[in-house]
Amino acid sequence: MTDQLRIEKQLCFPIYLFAKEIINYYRPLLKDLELTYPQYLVMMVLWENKKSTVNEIGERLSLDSGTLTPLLKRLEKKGFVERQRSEKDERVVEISLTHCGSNLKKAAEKVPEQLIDIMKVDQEDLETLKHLIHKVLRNKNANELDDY
Amino acid sequence: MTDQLRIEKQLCFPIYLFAKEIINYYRPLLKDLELTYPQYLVMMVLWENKKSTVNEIGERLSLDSGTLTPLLKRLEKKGFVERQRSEKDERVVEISLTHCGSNLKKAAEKVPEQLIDIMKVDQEDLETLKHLIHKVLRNKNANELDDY
DNA sequence: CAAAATTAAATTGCACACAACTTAATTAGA
DNA sequence: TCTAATTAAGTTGTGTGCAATTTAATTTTG
Repeated sequence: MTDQLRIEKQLCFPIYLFAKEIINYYRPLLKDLELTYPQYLVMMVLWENKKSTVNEIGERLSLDSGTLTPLLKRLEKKGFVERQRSEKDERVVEISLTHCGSNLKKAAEKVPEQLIDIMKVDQEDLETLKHLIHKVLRNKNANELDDY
Repeated sequence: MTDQLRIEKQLCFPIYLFAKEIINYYRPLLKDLELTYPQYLVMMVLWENKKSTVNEIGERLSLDSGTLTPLLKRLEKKGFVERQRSEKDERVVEISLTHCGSNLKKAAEKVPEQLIDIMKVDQEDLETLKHLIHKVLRNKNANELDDY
């Protein structure tokens, strides 16, 4: 009974640990690009879309303005993005890539394979893991909708 | 080629997201106990061991003194733990549970099942996920040892 | 035994992450 | 239409998480 509280029994601790560990593997690779992991996520959104609002980025990455506003200011300071108020709706801030930010994509394309080299995990296990997490997240969302 | 950088293709984003999401599910449950998730992890270590050094807790949870020292001071302030220098080795700080911290275990024992109720994920999927992450972490460690 | 190396915590500084709140702009509705 | 509700970002405050450094104590070694 009481050993339900043992860390090993818990479902979340390994995931919490694994997430931290992955980010630690990214750190040295991203340092070369002058990016942190969350900044890298934002850049990936922009490399896909060229231009996004703070809201859109937040929805995509599950981050709120309290996290994104200062993060985007840091990316602006580094010269990777531009922030400017929408003319149509003054509440909205549009984030777009600078030349420098666009060019960074080339270097970033090498990151995924570098990561796999460094992490030394079985590629097949990772694929299975990814599918399973997708499934769990998808099912969870579906179950939540049942409440309404 | 270039779509290797799409967020969906990456292995890490779902894990990063899932880890955050789990902690968000814990938040309201742990708020009743006046604990954050990392504080809850530390308390779990102590509920198992009664007394640990900062180092031991850090090894168990993969956290360094830069994270633990202020966290433990907050737990001390809440009256859940006591911190005192070892007499044998003055460098070491021993962390032990107060009465209040020990008593908190009863309430904490309800957390795991509450979490499962709230999260609405398939129990079987979670078990598979846990096993797989354990396997990946274990293999990774084994592979790293090969380097020496 | 004394200097050098190692070790354990603490400190400093930076960057998330999120709750709660504020401000300004837009939309909805009586 | 004009006020009330909603929305988008920003701000403030707290708590991690980690790199880099510091301080003090203990070991190791010459």
